[in-house]
Amino acid sequence: MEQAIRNTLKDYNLRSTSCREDILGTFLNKEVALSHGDIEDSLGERFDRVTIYRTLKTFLEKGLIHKVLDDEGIRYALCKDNCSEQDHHHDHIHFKCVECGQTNCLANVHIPSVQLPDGYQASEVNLLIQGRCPACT
Amino acid sequence: MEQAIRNTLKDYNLRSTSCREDILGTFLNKEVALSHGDIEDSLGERFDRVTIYRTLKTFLEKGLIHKVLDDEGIRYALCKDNCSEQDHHHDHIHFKCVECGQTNCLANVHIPSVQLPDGYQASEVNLLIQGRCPACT
DNA sequence: TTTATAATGCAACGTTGTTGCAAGAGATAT
DNA sequence: ATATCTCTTGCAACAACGTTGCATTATAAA
Ligand SMILES: [Mn+2]
Ligand SMILES: [Mn+2]
Ligand SMILES: [Zn+2]
Ligand SMILES: [Zn+2]
Repeated sequence: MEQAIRNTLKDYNLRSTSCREDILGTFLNKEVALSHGDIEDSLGERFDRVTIYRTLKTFLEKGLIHKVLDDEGIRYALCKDNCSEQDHHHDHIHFKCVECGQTNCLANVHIPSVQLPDGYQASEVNLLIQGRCPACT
Repeated sequence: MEQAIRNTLKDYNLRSTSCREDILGTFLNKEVALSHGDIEDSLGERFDRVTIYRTLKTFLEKGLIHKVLDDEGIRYALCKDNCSEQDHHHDHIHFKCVECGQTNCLANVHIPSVQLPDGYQASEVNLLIQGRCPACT
């Protein structure tokens, strides 16, 4: 596991540091979208706030994680389809449970294509559905 | 115009105050989604920051405006289909131009329905498409 | 082991958002 | 027009969130 994380970082051309290992590990453990604050809470005082910001930014740029839009701020989730710096591709929806507050990637639910009016060119699509998750119904 | 704004506020059971009139007027002028900061900039020093926050919150609750999710924060736009406190209903998409930065409601482009896995109950859907607007193509 | 380079912690700062409370303004009835 | 009730505002103080510059430390490769 530890080793798998290290390999992943290497695959993305990132040096292995304990902060990166722990943050990546956190994403792998909890399988929900996490905010900066969530990660900070989860890791305790072990790393500086700034380092967490920078790590998230780095992961984002390298294609290790992607943003998850939310009506109360931005969260992040692991990319599960081998994104890279050049090619971030996502066409799954995000579901936020209004009861338990968790936000997940529904990797199997694809975003339907949308017919835009003339002149609009789409490059990225984000779909958030809010409601109740199976555990809260 | 001034009078129309006053009437709208009355329709939504809101007292007419100059802050509310100005903010509502701002939404009517600029026809794009606005962030708290946009409004603050646009109104200058005339009102306290806190009052703007509270006004947006009130408008949101009463169904005068709705949130527009964005990858760099939350924006707000006028509800154009007579929403109320009880019934906020929106099924149009939002388009953000990566060139000029403007975010708009595309009222005529409806959000396609999505088939969720068993157990998920949807109550609200937000769809943001990013790309280039006609003016920036 | 040395070295080049990248990552981290810290300090300092700016922005964004929240709360309590006293003063002020809007609506309504008199 | 005035008094009264209630809602709204501004202010102050605070908390949360996010950014930058720089000296120190750690990683990876030679
Ligand atoms: Mn996702
Ligand atoms: Mn809209
Ligand atoms: Zn839930
Ligand atoms: Zn544009």
